[in-house]
Amino acid sequence: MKPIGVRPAAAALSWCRSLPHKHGTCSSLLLLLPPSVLQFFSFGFRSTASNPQFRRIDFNNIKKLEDALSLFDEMLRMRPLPSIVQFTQLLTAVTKMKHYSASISLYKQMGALGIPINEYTMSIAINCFCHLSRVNYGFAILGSFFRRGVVPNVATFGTLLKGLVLEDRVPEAVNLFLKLTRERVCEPNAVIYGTIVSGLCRTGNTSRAFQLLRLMEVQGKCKPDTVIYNTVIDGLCKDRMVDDALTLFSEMIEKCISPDVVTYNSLIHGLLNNGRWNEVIRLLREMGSRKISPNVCIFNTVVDALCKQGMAELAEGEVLPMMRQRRVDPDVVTYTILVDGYCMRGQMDEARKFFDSMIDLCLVPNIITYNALINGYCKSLKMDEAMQLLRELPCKGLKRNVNSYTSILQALFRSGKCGAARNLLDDMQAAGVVPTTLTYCILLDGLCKNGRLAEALSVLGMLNSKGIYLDIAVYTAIIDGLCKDGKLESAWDIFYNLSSKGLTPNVTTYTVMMNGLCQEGVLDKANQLLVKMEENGCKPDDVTYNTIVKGLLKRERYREAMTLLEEMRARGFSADASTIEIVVDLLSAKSQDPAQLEMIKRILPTFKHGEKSIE
DNA sequence: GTAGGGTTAG
Repeated sequence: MKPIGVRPAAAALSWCRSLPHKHGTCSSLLLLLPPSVLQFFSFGFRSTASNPQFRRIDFNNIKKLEDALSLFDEMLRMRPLPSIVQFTQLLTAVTKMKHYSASISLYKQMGALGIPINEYTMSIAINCFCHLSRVNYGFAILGSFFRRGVVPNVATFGTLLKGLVLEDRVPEAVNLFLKLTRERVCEPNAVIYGTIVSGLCRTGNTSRAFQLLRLMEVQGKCKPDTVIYNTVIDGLCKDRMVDDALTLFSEMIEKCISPDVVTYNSLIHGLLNNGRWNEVIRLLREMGSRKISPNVCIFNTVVDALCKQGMAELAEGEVLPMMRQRRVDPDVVTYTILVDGYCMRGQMDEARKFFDSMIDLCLVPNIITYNALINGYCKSLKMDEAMQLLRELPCKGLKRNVNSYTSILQALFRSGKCGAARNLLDDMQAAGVVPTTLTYCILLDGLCKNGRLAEALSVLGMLNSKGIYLDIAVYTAIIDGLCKDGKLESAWDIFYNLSSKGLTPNVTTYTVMMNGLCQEGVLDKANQLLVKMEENGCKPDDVTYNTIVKGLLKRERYREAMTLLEEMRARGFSADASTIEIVVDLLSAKSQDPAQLEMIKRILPTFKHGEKSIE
């Protein structure tokens, strides 16, 4: 795609960014002028009378790009030229076929030929740039509105806002939205509000989205509709605030805004994430009484929840027949979830069976389906099968993505094949696939765990020098690697300086650091860290407790170990197998001091029932 | 007459 003028883009963007809040500027005033006045400034385009010949053309019948292009050429040869409306219909047809670049090229030709482009045509061009993730070029077209004296309207701005959101530029979208309202450039409608609300939810600002919903209610000009409620309810569910979502749900019903299948799906999804099956059943019944039929999304949500709880067979045996009975066809997503569900349980034959059966059902596996299967083979360390699938992807017209590579990378490191892993990483980068922080985490952790600490540190240095963002998991892997290599001081140094990197240690980081301290017998420091992590708002988990208890037991500090075991128990954690093993070993040791033996025996009741093998 | 269309599942 050839870039079009960058200057108009910059001008339009700066208009959007830099308007003073209190007073309008010339350009904002320009927007408020009536079209008749603006026409005065516009270029003198040739007037084109509508051509009756083209009234007969059904633009919806255009099926291929070539049809549209030859029709365009034919239209250009007509005298008089067909009307702008007919040209716009043609552009719509091309755009609906998702040939965005072609649509833009036609738009440019129209401009060059002096066809009087209007706000409809220009909005189509903006929309095409947005779909190509080039919203800045969309703003360039906004600039040409001004030059041509065409007045952008709510549809134009709606398209631009959507384009910003698509490029994750939500703060800019919000600013533009605020300016439009403040300067009264256009009256936002439900779509504009919907775009902003969804952008806010998608970027973790659900509370702001909620506020906007409230504002819509208070202002009363554009009342929130089902879609707006759905968006906020879904955002709350994704933030694990299901009860708030349920409250908002009751509220919409009270206000006579009908929930639909999307509302129910978000709520069901949120409830299932918390294992609240009873409430899900209640909602499903309620849907029935409202005559809302569950669609394939709802079923997929249920299938996914079952699979995540290791019940792929139940999903296959119960839910699939139920779907067929209700004439809801399982789709690629359904099958992908089931493939993944069997993969997670290591049932690769079942997973493969499902994958292969998709062809018979005319379902085409996509990259997510392939990645699920690749990941399954990797988890089972069936590397030949995984590599075979990776090779197969381009033949199926699918593009390998970072997930395809990362699964295999992790499995290669787990199998100790560091060389092959590094080669794969090179292949991946050569293919232009950008690593994520997870990729780097797997790389550094893999190197550390395979005794290549020096290499890991050198890669870390290289990544840092390139300014690549690395998350806490990467540093946790490095701290662990250093500790296990006996470099406790270096590990502590990194741990201590995490906050200077803007990173906050999580429960794993603390546990890894404590484990290092315990190994070196620096138990008091480990104990202090246990207190400190809670002060910092990070709750220890069962691994943390087991780590310290084991450290204490190994250094014969039974009394402290016992205190901690009791604390664990009070918090609902239990000793793990390796901790129990240490206690068993201590009990069976021959040369045991009777007083110590007594102490160890007193530890026993702190274990829960069912943790046998102690007797 | 012609444009944008916001929400759910892997």
